[in-house]
Amino acid sequence: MTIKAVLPFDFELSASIFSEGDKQIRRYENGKFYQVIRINNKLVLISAKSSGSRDEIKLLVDLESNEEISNRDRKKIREVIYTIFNLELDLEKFYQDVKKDKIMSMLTQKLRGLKIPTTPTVFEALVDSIIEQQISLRVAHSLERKVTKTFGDILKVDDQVYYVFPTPQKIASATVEQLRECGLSYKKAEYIRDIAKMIAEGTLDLEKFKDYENIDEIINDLSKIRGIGVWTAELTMLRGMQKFEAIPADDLGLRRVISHYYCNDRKISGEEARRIAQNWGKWKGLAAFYLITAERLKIEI
DNA sequence: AGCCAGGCTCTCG
DNA sequence: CGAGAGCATGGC
Repeated sequence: MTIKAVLPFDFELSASIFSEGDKQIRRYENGKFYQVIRINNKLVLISAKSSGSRDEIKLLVDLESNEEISNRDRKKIREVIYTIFNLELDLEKFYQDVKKDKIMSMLTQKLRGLKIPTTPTVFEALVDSIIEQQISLRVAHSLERKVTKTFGDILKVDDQVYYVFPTPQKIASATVEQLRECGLSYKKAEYIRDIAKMIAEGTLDLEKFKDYENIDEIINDLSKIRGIGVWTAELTMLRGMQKFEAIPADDLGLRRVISHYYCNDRKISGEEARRIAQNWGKWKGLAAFYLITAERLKIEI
């Protein structure tokens, strides 16, 4: 399967974020990306590498599964890969819109072609965001890994074991105690199980929020759910709904990074962070991702 | 050792 | 109502 990306796109740079973390969940090694996705209730391992020249970049994708893959499945797989790497996102528009911000403009030149990843489902983005509330990312990632390995399904390919993120149904049928054994607090275990239950029962549809034009409406609706505040809603939109305008400006880490590039590392409030983010127009969250990546790669102005 | 880490809810006064 | 406690685990 080959998939064309909207340029500019730097696959190596964009996928490098996956080179850390649990290799049984996502892997990026020697220019190749691996992840198991669930398509029409079948597990499929995708492995993708880039090929092409300056004016055309394609992803070459191999598929492995224990089940027959239909044309209908292939269509869906293609869509999910588009989503994971945001292949249709036109970064040039972002770069144009932030040109007046000298700092961001410089970073976009250094990180040209960096696309932000999106989770295959909104549910996954939401669960991870809840887990990441308040605790350090290091701890959070360890808990996320345990949740995926405890409740996620397994696909074995060539002696390699891969885990896929659990379905809402699987978590809905788990007990709070089982979730707590993954290291979650009692409250977080409840939030996550309750949300999973609502989805399983059909009273909550997270995917529909992708169609909402107005992100404030999404924040408003999501905030009614126990365990979700503004920060969680914003992070979920950015990671799981392709809402690149959403920015979790109250985020401690993000405030630190914004301050690093814009305020000489002085402590800034969420309000100040939002003010600076005004420069980034409808790309606030994407710009935030660029800042975080810039810091990770130790890029200095 | 103890305190803080990409928040949120619940409970007091 | 606004402030404050409590929560989970890992790292410093």
